[in-house]
Amino acid sequence: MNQQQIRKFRKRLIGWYRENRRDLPWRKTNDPYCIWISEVMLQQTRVETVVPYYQRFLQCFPDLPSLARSDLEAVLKAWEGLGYYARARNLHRAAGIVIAEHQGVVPQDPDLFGKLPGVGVYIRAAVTSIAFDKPLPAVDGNVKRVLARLMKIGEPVNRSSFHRSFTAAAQQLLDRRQPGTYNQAMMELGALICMPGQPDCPRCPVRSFCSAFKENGVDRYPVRLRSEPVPEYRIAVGVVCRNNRVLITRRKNEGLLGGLWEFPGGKIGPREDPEAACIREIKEEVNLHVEVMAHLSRVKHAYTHFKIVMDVYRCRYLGGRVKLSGPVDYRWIRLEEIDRFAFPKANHKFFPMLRKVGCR
DNA sequence: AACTCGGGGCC
DNA sequence: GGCCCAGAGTT
Repeated sequence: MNQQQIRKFRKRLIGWYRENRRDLPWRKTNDPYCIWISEVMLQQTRVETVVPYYQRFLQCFPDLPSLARSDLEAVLKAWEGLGYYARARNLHRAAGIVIAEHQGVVPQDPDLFGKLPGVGVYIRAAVTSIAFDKPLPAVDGNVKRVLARLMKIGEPVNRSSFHRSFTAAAQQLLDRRQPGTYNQAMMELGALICMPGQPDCPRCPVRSFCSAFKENGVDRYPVRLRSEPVPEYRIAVGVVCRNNRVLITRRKNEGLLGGLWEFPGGKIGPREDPEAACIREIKEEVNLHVEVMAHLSRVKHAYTHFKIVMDVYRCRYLGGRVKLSGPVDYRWIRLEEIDRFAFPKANHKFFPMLRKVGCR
């Protein structure tokens, strides 16, 4: 595309966007804090999933100072079920930094904003373009797919090493006079028209500019490398009952499900009996001696890089004093209190059965 | 440059 | 059961 075509392209795209954009909650505000929250939640997560979380989160933490003041526990509870919990931890940390080092005001300078934890290349571009009209191209999964078709870019979209080809194309098309609107228009096009599976080319406002469409080859783009098959692990988990209370432990703040609460347990060895593994894991993690009373539930769950089959056992406390090895905290709680803590989805899957059976 | 990090909705 | 989503941090 030459410069004149690029100008027409932007005009078509933005005209279409003004008429067809979805009425999303974060499009009703100019508050950089709110836009920031939305972009972090939308990372690797669909719009429909985010909407209720976004609204609840802003009720709990209506502005940046309220987020900075709150406990990480409360933030994780608001984030519970959304996944990628480092996003919540980084957001909470970033809010503290904005208070301490930026007088409580979200920095407009992309270089400063981009230094905050959890703010990478994409979120820096998205937030500063939408909230502050900074001319940076926001290149997410949607935009890469649109660009791959538009310019017939044959490099795989799911390899970070090829990210540069897409940002170069995006830089060239960006409307520097209204970068926020342009960026959202590209993403909206990817979400509503230029979808992954069956793009709706007949309704596409920019199909006359699309190289892949012209050659009848939209289905050949984007190119994507196949991902490895994921391993499956067997997990044994114990609900330890004592005096009408159950034992929960908190994971360390780093790594998988960092900061969340869970029922103690762990991997079952290659030829290990699941009940024995349950008893062993509880001994190793919290130093308690327990016996298995009954099998409570079997849960299947998929993570990004592996999947698990988890057997859950009701256990009876026999002896010992809690000494943590792995977990960083623990509580003996009544089942009625369980909703106060943030748990991973895999734990939630057996909660209904646990409530039914109780803990005695 | 490769690996880690959730969950859900759709096919 | 696999795909893919408004990606970032770590190593």
